[in-house]
Amino acid sequence: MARPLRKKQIPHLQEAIKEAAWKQIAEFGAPALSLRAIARELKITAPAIYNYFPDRDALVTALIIDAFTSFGDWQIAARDSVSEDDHAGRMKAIGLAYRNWAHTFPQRYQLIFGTPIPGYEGPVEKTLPSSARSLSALVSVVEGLRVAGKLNVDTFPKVKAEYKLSFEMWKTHGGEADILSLSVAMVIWSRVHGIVSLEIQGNLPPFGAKGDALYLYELASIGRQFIKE
Amino acid sequence: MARPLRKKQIPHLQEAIKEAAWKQIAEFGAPALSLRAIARELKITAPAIYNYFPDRDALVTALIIDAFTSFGDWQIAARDSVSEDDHAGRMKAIGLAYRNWAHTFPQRYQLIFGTPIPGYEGPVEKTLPSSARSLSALVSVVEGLRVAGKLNVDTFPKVKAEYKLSFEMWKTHGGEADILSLSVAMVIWSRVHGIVSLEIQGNLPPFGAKGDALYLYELASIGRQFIKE
DNA sequence: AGTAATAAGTAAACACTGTATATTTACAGT
DNA sequence: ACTGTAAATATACAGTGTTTACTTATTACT
Repeated sequence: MARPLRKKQIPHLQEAIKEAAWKQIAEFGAPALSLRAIARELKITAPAIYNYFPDRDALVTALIIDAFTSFGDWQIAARDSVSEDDHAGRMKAIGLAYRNWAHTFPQRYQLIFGTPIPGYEGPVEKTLPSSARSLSALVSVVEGLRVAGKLNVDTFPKVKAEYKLSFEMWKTHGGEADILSLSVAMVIWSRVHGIVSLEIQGNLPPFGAKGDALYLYELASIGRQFIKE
Repeated sequence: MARPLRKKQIPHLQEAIKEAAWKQIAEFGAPALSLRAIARELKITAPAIYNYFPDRDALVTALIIDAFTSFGDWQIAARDSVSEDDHAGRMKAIGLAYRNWAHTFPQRYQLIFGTPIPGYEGPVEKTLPSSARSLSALVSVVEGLRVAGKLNVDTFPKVKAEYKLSFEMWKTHGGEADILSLSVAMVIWSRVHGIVSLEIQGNLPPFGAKGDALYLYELASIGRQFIKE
């Protein structure tokens, strides 16, 4: 039996493979992801997967892109739930959505920002569009602050010209924004990522800290530091 | 030949195994760590390693403890290179040492704060002493600020009583400190970790940001926010 | 309608991995 | 000299990603 009847086949096998992969990642964690285990669950043989993904890394890349897209959706939706002129409100909404997504899908967060897949080296050129979009909500709000003259960057370091190249790359995927706004967004991003990643990885609890209050405090700190008035 | 002559044996095999492991981690990354590859390099067979470590996870745990210890040494040395009354200077010195260590040993940083080993679940009770010590330098400086009345915590959230239990655990390994100091240290830690981890993981470059200037800016931000005067 | 081409699966095998078990043997203590 | 233990090897098992060869359902073309 080399090929089953059309009727017995799984309709959208490519999607079914990714779904099974997410299911396994949610249950056993990203490092335990196994093509053979996916095949077992779908009742096919492992090499059949190679008809849809050239290798395991390609599957992981597809998962990462999907995760970034979902991550971006949440933040963009959060931003758009607050009126455009309320910059501080939009900023806070994005911050809350950021942590919310990470806590809802901790394994996806680790998959994106950790490197929990043995031997996997992410091809940046493939993931950049979706990862840039996942940050575009924050960047757009910072840029909005800058245009409105409400961005406090008195002591912010000058951005050097040497990075303009990758900045151009950003523009095509993340939207128009001044390079200053982009850099400020990076710093803000690093702050929320700092807390969230320590939380997700379980590094905070043993030291008696809990994320909730500290995270709100950090969001407030960001507002005080970067928003004028 | 079941057991080679004493003279032909490797003297401190336990240490040699760890060294070979670090060498491989530095070269191929933590996820590629393989007992058989270590054995090949030491010209022994893989099961021989089981005489020194009950399983691969135990080896990884030993590596993590060593890394934490080295990490802590750097920060404590940096702190003690500045006079005790110069709180801001000590804080900055620790911050620079933190990033310095991470950039000198990026794979060790990932090993500690990521989860790049497939299937590895770190036993917190074993790694806590060394990980607590690696943060003790920062905590001691924050505590010094508090005692000197120079810690700015006007808007800092109240620490809830429910975490006092793990706080007690901290004390025995990380040194005496007020729970407020510990929480402030956590926030500071999350900020430096945010930038450093994004740098190490290679998530900043594609967006045109470089760590140097941003990191110094963040250290300055921390000083402005938490140190009075 | 008949036939060739392609697509989508299976089967078997290869080179890895961590680990368990049994066996061998060097060495220390009595 | 004998015994017991410690430290290694040899072998084997189950798991992994991946490659190759093969089979056959479906599609396209004449």
